[in-house]
Amino acid sequence: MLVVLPDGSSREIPATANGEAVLRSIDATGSLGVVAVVVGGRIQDLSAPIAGEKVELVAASSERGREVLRHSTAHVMAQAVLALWPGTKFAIGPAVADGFYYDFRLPGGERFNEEDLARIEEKMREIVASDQPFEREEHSIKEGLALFADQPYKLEIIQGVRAQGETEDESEGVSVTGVSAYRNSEGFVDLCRGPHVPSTARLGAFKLMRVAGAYWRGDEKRDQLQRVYGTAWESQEALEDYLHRLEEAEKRDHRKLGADLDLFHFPPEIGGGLPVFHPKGALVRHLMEDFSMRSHLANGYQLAWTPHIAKSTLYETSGHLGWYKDNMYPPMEMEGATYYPKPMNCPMHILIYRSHQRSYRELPMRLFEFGTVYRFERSGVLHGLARVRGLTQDDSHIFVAPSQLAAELARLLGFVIAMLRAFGLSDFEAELATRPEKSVGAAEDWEVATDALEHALKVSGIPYVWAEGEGAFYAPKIDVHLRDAIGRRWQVSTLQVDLQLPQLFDLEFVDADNQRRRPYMVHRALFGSVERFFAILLEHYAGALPTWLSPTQVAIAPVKEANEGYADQVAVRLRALGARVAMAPSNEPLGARIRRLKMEKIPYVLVVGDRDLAAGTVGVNSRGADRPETDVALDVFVARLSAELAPSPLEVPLD
RNA sequence: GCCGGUGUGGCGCAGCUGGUAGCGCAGGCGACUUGUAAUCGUCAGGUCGUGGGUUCGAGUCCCACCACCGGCUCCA
Repeated sequence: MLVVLPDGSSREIPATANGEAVLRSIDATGSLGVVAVVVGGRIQDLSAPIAGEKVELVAASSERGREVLRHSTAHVMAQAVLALWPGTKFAIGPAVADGFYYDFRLPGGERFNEEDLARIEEKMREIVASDQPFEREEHSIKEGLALFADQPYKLEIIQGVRAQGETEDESEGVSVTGVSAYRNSEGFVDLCRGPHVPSTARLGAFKLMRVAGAYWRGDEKRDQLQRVYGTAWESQEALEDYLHRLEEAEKRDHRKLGADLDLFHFPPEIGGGLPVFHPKGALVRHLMEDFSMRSHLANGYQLAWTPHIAKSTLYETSGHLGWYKDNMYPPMEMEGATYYPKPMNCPMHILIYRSHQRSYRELPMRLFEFGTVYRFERSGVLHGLARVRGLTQDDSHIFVAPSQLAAELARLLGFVIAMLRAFGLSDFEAELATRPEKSVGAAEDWEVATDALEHALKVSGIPYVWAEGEGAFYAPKIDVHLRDAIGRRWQVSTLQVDLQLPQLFDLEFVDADNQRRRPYMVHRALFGSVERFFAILLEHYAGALPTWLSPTQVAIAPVKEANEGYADQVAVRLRALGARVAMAPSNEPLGARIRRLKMEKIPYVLVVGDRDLAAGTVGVNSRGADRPETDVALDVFVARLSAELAPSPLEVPLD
């Protein structure tokens, strides 16, 4: 039989019974760290019989191997919790990105607190030290029900498969024919598909991270369980690396950078989710918006401007009051009318379209506005600038003739990607979200819209996946996600094809044949919201924004007081280029000034002294460089800086 | 909204079992005039998230609320 080693090499050995036997013959010392094998595309226990000619060894340090040991660690955690709190009901405990969790209901509705984590962890270490094997058992459904008679969540999982006629609930080890379970010593049994590491002794590099509430089956109307999150790795070093990465990610946290760089804050006096932007932060916003605005104007958009509140009747017509009342700020009564702060800009843009009769010659009509909207987000979901209650959308509504839809979407997606690239982002993925259960409209309309979106994605060439049932209630959509500098995924742009609002507002245009027809409408936010996009940029760049977006682009530090005149001359020269220049006067030591300015993440810190005055040079400290360049001719620096002062124009595909 | 946690001067922190708040940085002032990541001195600043309560006495205990952090749910 053929054995594929973790490093990808392979070798031929005589057929053997199971993974353990394979290891005995080729890795007697265990140096490969194999925790499971893959046979016929299925991952299985080392002890399971091998039915096949090819066996892949799965190392603990591989992604699949980590999944196995995280899952096993979750089991050990459940065992520990059941030992410490007899009578606990346990639900599910999967491996997740970087770790695992397990959901429990403690007897008497008791809840975990942070001290409990230490107790559980201690118990887990005992279980690991006692080297308990994970032994797989196969049972009939009936036996399974008996085995977990006192575990309601397990019973529900087993019964769910039978009742709903699902083929199987694979992740939990239940199929139509039977259930699988794993048993450790001490009598702990868990319903589980496996595979597991052979014994608890293979675990150890783990840490319990936090406790949280989580609804059973993700349904907030059902029990709220106590979820314990942990992380587990193949070695202590890997665990420490991970904890270190978490620390590094914390340094990029836009909420921290926002405070450190004096960009914005959230005054409690104003209210949760309502930021104020300080001068530097407001400047960055302005630069983002200004570039976006100019790019839109250069690409066939027209501006719109609309108020912040509107009568309830508008949102009755649009359907927002029917669908999203709970997330709208409450109404205000004035002169017998009821007004709401706007949660979306679309109804108002529609009114602009409808202000007079439209000809096919005007289409596509692209309206663009930085529209500030208010949404009453539930208190637990607020998250810095990434999730706020008052936000500004870079919002556009495009009205097209049905025949123009596909081409317009392709053009639009090209524009979106070009804009994101201009901000230095390059790693995109899209989701094509289809009709949800709760939705309105005719099936054929949804089909037309979904096809057009898919066409646009194909033309754009960005990778995409289908998100079935994830669309808005009125429209299918493309959500563009991006990966930042450390690989995290963020949702940004959204493109939605809306066939409902044109109908609800009875929109029309006069076509070339003099017939009145209904336009299609495309909703599109590109940044998503200015606030959220600001947050993403801060985290992506770890606060070191590109020169064109930096509040201060150049700081000049004269070596001593006598050099301030020359420093001023340099500043005048740079400001003439349009650069934002700050002066760092000589009343503290040069080293201290450089340190402060570098911590402010200013792209260039120039040092000018007697030598520079005599030679017409500057000392250049580029952000990110570990040593300064001295005696750089001012002309040379000016040429370099000029190239970075403004964003590059959008590279949009031709129409 | 739900679960767990946190809330001390602008920022980062200390304050044990309840006895009327302390440090560093930042800030003001003064001196130093400096060639590449923290010059020295000095001054000022908080009533301890907010409101109740227990107590002779509360930053320290209890209750409610607010905000924030980590999750769950949600995200038109």
